[in-house]
Amino acid sequence: MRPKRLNPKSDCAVELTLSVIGGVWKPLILFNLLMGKKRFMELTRLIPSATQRMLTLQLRELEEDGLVTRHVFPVVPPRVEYEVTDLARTLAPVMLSLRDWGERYRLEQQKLPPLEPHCQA
Amino acid sequence: MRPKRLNPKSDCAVELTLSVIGGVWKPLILFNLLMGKKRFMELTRLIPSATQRMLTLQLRELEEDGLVTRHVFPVVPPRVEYEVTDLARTLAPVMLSLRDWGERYRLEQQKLPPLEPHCQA
DNA sequence: GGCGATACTTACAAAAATGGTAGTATGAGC
DNA sequence: GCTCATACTACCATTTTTGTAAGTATCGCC
Repeated sequence: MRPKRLNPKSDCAVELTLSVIGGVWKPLILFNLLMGKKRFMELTRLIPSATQRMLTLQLRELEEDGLVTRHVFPVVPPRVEYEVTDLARTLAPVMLSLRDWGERYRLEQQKLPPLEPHCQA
Repeated sequence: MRPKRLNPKSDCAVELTLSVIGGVWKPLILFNLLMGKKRFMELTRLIPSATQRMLTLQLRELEEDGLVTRHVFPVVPPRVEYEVTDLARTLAPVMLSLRDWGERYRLEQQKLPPLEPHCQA
């Protein structure tokens, strides 16, 4: 079942967006998938802090929300590829704006040096 | 104590931003405060879905993160005013980008008409 | 023919977030 | 002198989220 953390039916568009990309894992997953399609095991290696369980749960939700597609190859051992949709690609500017503000915040509040311009798992 | 949902020390600037504005209440609080300073009771009336407890907790965190200031007037009954900081004002473009994507998503996925351009509690 | 690899699922448990209720201090108004 | 209003805090219960561990099916490889 869907998490209740953010109400996806909220009248507030900001909340709606956060209900889709909010949380710890979804931004990381989306970032990695925006770099190119990935298999499940690749994602677990790229985002080692996420358990398999969390990855599957989050991927299911991203799929439900129309942000990633899941290609199953009927082979053994199983092979599944995840890819971002066109809709998810429109998230790029949102991610950039979130990232830019985060960088600025880091500088202003924590007096820390900037990091690489991309997200790391 | 701070929620553990998003790690504010993440290397990822996107996560850092979400650790600051993520969640159900913070965007709503920030939106309302961006419209002008508010007293505590005003906020409870503007955001009726939030309990007093949640409001205080979230306001404390926003204060810790340097996004709102708290002015206490030593009178009885107590009077406390909350106001956004300059830093929080730099969040406006982020909020806009989140809002715009949310609107687009609503249209594309849910085939619903757009709402007013501002967030509603 | 036992082992590892993949992409999961399920069951149980711990942790985190939220809700609900009650209490506090005090001045102002009736 | 009783009540109301404000801006909280404290406490406990419930819900939600996350983690841990184990299990599944099948093929290829040694």
